[in-house]
Amino acid sequence: MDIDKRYINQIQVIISMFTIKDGKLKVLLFRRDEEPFKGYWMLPSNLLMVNETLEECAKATMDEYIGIDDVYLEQCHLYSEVGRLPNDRILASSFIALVDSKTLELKRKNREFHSEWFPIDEIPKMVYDYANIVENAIQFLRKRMLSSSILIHLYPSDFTLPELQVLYEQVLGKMLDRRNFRKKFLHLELLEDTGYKTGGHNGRPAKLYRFKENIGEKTLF
Amino acid sequence: MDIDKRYINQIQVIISMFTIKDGKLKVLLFRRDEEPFKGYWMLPSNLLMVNETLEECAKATMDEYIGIDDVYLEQCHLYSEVGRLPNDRILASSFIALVDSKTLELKRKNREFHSEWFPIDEIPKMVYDYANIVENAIQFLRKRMLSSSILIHLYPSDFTLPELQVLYEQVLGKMLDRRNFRKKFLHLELLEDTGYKTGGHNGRPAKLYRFKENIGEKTLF
DNA sequence: GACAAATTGTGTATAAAATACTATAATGTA
DNA sequence: TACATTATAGTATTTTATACACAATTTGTC
Repeated sequence: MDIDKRYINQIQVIISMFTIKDGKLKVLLFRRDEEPFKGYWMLPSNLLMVNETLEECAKATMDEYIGIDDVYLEQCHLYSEVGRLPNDRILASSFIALVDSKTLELKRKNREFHSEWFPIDEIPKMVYDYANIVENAIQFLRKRMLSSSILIHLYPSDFTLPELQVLYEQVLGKMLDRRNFRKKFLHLELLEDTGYKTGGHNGRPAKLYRFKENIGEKTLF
Repeated sequence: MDIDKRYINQIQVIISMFTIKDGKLKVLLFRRDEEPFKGYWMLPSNLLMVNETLEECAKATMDEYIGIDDVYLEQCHLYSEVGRLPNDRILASSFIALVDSKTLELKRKNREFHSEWFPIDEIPKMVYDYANIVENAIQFLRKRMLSSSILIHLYPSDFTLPELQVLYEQVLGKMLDRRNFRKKFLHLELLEDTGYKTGGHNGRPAKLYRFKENIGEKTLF
């Protein structure tokens, strides 16, 4: 098969992976330990092969970097600036990936790189145009979080309403009234009581909830 | 420059171009006049070259097919199914394009194909996976139309409030009260009176409005 | 085991916004 | 002049968002 050289393009899949840790929305970055750009941070990525879809490539990348491949993925943007990388012409297909931190054991299969979870408002210096890509991914996720259905991928396991409220206060950038927040979520009928409660901390224990299976695209805020 | 053959991909830019004609939201399709798929319809498309961005390619495609290249473009989705075309592996980067029908004179520079505007609920049989692509583009546009800023690209020239209402009744799939619709739009302060009125039809002439220059992303419905 | 500290849980009153409905005037065409 | 359509005013009703104070349940300490 001969392809006209003018139309040959390479595509890399780049993944911004999010979770909730310590009540904050965080993204997983990997540190580059060689020159050039030593000490700068990267997003996990891989070149797309001709015999796979973007989603397959993204899953393989997740498996390679963290040993987990059943994550929620959503396409974000395709970057095509001609000079985005210094030497090669490679398009970047940006994805967001969502995982529940409570079920995630970071296996760090790829030990070539040191990885770390960064709060979304504390992104360090990054290689190439990755800072732009991760910033856009964060904005993309912010918007998506204002509809209900995406939440289930961040919270498949149990959580409390105060935890959820803290998350929304971060995303919206303002404080919310506890009673109104509860009223809103419980009236939407997205949650079900697990029957369990938290324990081991100061104060009254909080009820643990989970999202129902088939929640749709309700607007939350 | 040698590129590993496993990573060679071709990308085509595919454009769903929309306008308002006769009070309806329509999309521009081109008819295929040769076998195979004779009589089926297509969206305008082009292969991406290594020295151009997706947006440049999309503009060039618009210029080639209709002789206009200053249209509003927005990225929609990247399709990567391995078998989407029978012979080649070509990714499809889907765009929506918006033009104002009143300023659009369809030059049909590309006379190789017969073109036609189709209402968005009457899409004819289409080649390959184009029916899926145009349907997704329509859904994408529907959602985007519920925020204000995209409207200015469909209506740079003058329009009446009843026209705008008919459009929203299509998008929302339900009838709206005339007085409440007016109240809503005029209170949002998105429009300015041009000072002109319609004429040549039965009934009281309608005021002509246009969108103000810097309208943001207000939610409309 | 009594108490302080911390945290979750709950109801009601008020304001604001969206919707529904009635009515009438204005301005063109045929 | 009859007719069709747009423009304007207003009000009543329903829905939604907001503001706000105290009781309940645990942990930790004396």
